[in-house]
Amino acid sequence: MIEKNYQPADIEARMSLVWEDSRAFKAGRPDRRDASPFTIVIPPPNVTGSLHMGHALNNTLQDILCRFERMRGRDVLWQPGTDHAGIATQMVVERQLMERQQPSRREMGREKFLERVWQWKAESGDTIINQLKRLGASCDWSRERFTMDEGLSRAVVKVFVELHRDGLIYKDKRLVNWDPKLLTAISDLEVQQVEVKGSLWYLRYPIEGKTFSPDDPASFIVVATTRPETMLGDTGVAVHPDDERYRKLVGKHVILPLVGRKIPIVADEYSDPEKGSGAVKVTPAHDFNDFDVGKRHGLRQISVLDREGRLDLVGNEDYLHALPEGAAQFAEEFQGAERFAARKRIVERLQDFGFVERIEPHTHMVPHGDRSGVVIEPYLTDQWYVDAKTLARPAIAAVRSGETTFVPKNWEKTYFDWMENIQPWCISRQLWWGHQIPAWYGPDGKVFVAETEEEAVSHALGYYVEQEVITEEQGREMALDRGKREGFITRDEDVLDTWFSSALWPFSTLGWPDDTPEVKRHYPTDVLVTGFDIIFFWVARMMMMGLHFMKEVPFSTVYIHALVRDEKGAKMSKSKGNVIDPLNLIDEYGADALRFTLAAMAAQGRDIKLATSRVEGYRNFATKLWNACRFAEMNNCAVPENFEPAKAKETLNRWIAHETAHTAREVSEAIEAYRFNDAASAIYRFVWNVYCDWYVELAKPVLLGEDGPARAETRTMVAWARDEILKLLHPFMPFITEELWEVTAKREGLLALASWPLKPEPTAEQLAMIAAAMPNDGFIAPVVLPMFDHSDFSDPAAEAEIGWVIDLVTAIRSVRAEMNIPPATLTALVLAGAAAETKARAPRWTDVIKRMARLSDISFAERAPDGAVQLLVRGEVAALPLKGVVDFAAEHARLDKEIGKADADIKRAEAKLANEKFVANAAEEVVEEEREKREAAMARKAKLLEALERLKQAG
RNA sequence: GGGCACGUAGCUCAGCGGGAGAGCACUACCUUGACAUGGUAGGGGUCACAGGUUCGAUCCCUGUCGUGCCCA
Repeated sequence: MIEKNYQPADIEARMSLVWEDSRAFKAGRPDRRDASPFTIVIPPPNVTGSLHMGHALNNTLQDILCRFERMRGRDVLWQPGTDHAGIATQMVVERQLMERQQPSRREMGREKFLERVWQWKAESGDTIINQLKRLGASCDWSRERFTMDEGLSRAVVKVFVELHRDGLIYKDKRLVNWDPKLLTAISDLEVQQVEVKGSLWYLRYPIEGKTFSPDDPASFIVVATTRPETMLGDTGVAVHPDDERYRKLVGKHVILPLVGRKIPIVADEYSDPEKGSGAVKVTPAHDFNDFDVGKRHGLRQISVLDREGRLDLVGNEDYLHALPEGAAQFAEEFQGAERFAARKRIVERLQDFGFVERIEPHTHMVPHGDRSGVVIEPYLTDQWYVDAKTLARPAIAAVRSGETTFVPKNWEKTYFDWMENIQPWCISRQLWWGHQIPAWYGPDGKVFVAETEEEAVSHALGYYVEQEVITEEQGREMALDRGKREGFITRDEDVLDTWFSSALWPFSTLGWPDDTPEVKRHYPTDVLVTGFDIIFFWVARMMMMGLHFMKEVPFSTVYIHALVRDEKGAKMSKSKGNVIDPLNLIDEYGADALRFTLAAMAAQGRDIKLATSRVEGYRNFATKLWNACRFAEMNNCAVPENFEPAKAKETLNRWIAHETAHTAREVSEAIEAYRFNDAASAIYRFVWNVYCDWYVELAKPVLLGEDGPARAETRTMVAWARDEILKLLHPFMPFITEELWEVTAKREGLLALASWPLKPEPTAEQLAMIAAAMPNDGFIAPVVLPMFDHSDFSDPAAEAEIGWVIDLVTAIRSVRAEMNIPPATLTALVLAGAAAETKARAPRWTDVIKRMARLSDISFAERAPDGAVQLLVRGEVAALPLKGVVDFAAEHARLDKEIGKADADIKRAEAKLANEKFVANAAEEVVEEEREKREAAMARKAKLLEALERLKQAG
């Protein structure tokens, strides 16, 4: 029995359990051993995160693909899991410690802190998984993985060691994006450029050998800068080589104000004569461009800030090198000043001495950390880098050759642009939560990289024994006793960028580096579904790592879906706090409604601005389906065993079979092409506007009428079409369809595992295989054919007949509404001058037409009765004898309007046909079509004129 | 500054070389035996603007204006 009301919450809770208990989504089911695999790896959400709209969309689309392919008989593996999200998770836990006024991370130490994070993960790690289950995600939950699992960690270490061995990972001292709040390096991608209204300071740098005076322009050179506080680390001034103004100064020196350092004026094309004063100060240790300029001219790199962005001058040998008397005192004074406070104080001090020429308002882009939100400091440190340029080469080639394709295709350009200009990837993070880098250092700083500590230590000790730093005896002792080697060999403290482990996801989750059956069967995966915002972070890196370690692309298709934005069109993000909670929508309208909405709005290449009214509308759609199924149940509709819809005899039933097959094809093709919105609208239209609005209504007289073969067949077909609907809708609305599947009939299994209405067309490869297996006589073995179901129940005759009924009913309803005839008033219908076909058809549909068009009677006549309202239905006159009921003038006007329309159609067609160029150039079908249109319009006009004439005679 | 999108009905969006579509909202009518979370009918758009290609342009090309995003 179907409950009277559709209550999504109940159904969804129940069906989740049904699926879980039956292990419906488990990959590698024995009965599908011979099926072709279909694999998707989930973009792993942050382990401690919670479901947001982006997840909801992303996972809905993946689930549609998985459920679709599962129903098509494939062995589906949707590999789930979560990401440890280094910085994000560490921040959450640290914030928690602070809120609870517990000891800070540094106070408790690394080991205790990590315990604490694991504890937090244990507490909240299930949240996102449970939310994905609420959404209906049909992942193989038994295979859930976590990026810091033992197995995945092993993969990370192996990858690091091998890339290091191959020279593709190396340590380098260069400028990195340093986050002075989180105290870690971050990659270029984690930096966001933010437009900031700041100032441009014009500073006077005195020229060596001249007496500085603010009034004597010859005594100084003006440099323009947005960061005056870094002037303490200046080691040069650059001017453009072609800049006439400064040509004579190149090669001379300036004396750095406040500091007294003597620094050269160099010619470098980096300096833009149009910008500022045309001369720039060069601070190689605090600016990426200056770093390069400095390298070109052999300038020193002087870091004047510490890790937290405070001035660090006292005892700073680089800074103090070769400075005159008094430098130490200045250093004392400014020591420890926070960078923005320092800026203010230094500018003031410069002003005191007349070194500031002017200050202009200036808007420019300033790098910010995407997590911390603070201004990033270019900082000179040792970090680990991946040689991305080398790894990118095959990854670019694979997309060029089409081994991997992006859908929509235009994202390939974005991918290429980035990959072709890729920079070394900084992978070390000064954090604790993550995969600790497998590198150990000796007392001289020499690095030993190995998969295990034992291996690294034994290498190191061997080396130092050989170098005679320690004796063999000492080496043996240190090897055996950790305490003995403490302080001699130390492990790198840093962890890896979270995206380093994510990059391995498509194979690490399958068991690599072990040689598992899953790796063999499911790599490469079929499709990756993700948002464009992580093409660089993730997709590109999976391509690089996948190709390097597996020698094959990780996925053949990358489907890039829209971003769900907030009402202003801004990207939703946790840090901005503008997230709409999909769980609220699920609570209110149900997961099925939310899923359908997202699918229906997932048009390629367009972002989604979610409107609640749409979700409500699709909830109503679910209710509609619910009630249609109740109707079928109330009429005892059921499908007998071994029923073959193709053998249906009733026209109406042949028609619905035809329409169902047509829809099945539309839905299948749309999903195959990742056109989720087309698939959704095709099934929506079919359920509501075909099945409910017409089929069920047209079937009612038969269902409510006498018992007999027609009634039996119709009952069967109502149920059959319902079942087909449940299947076609299942990928979009899994809960309600599974529930209805279960309660509407005795079933052999779950809908999730039922077979899809249409079997897939044979692929080119399959056809080739078949051909290869065939003898050369051109025959296809009959045993092969049943694999493919080409039947579309095509029935043009049924389509024509039902089409006529629909047109007739619609025309009558329309004119009744126009003439304000109340529904309670039944009218008669006279089919005037009907052709034999119509005369044969009409009696078959008397009950239906009477019921739907509110008629008292249907009859035939040679001509329409006097004063009747005359309608044109498929070229014939249908007359409603309403003399006295309708206004003569109104009917006259209505006919005039119709004639006007026909005239316009005729004119348009004639104009085209009169155009010689059109007839000569347009496709033959188009011309023919135009002729048909003209004929049809002319016939229509003639009938209408006749009708008008009859009206006039009557009036 | 470079790149990628997008400007279609009041709103949210499909369509994309041969007569403008959906959902929501709106109007009128309807307690018809699955469903008022419903039914029936209807109003509403020089498809941003200007050129060009074409027999024909909402659709292709160019430019302008406007909006959004990405990268410097």
